[in-house]
Amino acid sequence: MKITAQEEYGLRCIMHLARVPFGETVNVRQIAECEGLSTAYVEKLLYLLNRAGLTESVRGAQGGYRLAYPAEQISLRQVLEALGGVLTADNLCNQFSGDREICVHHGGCELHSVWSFVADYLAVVFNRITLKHLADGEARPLVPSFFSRSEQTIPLAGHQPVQTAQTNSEER
Amino acid sequence: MKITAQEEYGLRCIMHLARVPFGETVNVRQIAECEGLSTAYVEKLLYLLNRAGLTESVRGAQGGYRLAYPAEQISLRQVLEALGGVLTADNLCNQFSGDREICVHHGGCELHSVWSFVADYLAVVFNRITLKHLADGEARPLVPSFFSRSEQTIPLAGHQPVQTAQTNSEER
DNA sequence: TGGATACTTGACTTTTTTGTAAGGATTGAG
DNA sequence: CTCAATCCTTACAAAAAAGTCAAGTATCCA
Repeated sequence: MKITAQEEYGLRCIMHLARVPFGETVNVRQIAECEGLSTAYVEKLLYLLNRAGLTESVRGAQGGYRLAYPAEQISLRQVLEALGGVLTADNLCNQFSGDREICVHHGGCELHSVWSFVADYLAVVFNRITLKHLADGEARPLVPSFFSRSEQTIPLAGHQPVQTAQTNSEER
Repeated sequence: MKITAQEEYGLRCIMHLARVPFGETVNVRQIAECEGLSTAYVEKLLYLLNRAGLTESVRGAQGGYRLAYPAEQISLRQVLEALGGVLTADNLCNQFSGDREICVHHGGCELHSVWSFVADYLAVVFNRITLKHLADGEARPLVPSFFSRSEQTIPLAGHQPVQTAQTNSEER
């Protein structure tokens, strides 16, 4: 389980935009310099973000890129999605099917439920974290508070008297 | 953010071992056949698991592989670690440092706290899930129960009582 | 003892991901 | 109008990961 370079660097680029006043543009060269990346690479990353509609570009002299929406309206999930796709459990059994057409565990895959669990959790978390949270550093102090309560809420350890009649989709 | 092929397939291989009575061996060919993988690949994956001490091998005729410990004593985390390393936030800023020696955000990286958050959570979850849970399918019904309670426990949302209302940033 | 079975390991090939290059298109300034 | 600044897009090269191969070594059992 890993974070790809494209996700990490792309996120840094859009964070760079999130840190300037909304509406102001920043050009590729500035971002590349500040983030320690090549201009060619930054261009490519911004191309991906732009294509996803998260940023806008202004061409010509004095041009550059800026966020398409205020930072508090862009979620981490949208950014990661634009940069290479989010982990979704449904695709895993298709993606990793060995040399068969479909997953050998089709219909009774033990792993699917675990990846669902993980992927759904991440989707919720990433949906709620916005670029503004990140820019303001608000994520940091929240980590410990999560852990102090998590001991009672992480499911697998304890019981399972649960009804499954819930839908857990969370869209913006 | 993605799960690597090695993790997915390696996990399936060790799950195969977890499903037979403890102490019994299964040979590579059987696993490869059931899981739809090449024997060469299964050999490599089991080599990794073996090296990490999670499995034992028995050579010679009627030999094969078996778990080194009962399935309830082997965590998902141990398996993933053996198969390619778990996401740890501390290494991310080193791994992705651009063309500089160290991360350009050294000392004030907004992303670090998020990846810490994610990585720490996953570590806890993966530590608690054992191969026995997986083999018994216990993970499945627990997913909804997580979501029913998670709404109160996911930190980033509830922590800020909408203080962004006053900032009337001009619309573009 | 010797052949059959099966694990062991490093090198090799293929595929995917990263990152670079290059030329094109659009805009604004003078 | 012209030109330079800047974005846009595709193609390609380099690096890393995935997966295969093959030549081992160890063990069992007749």
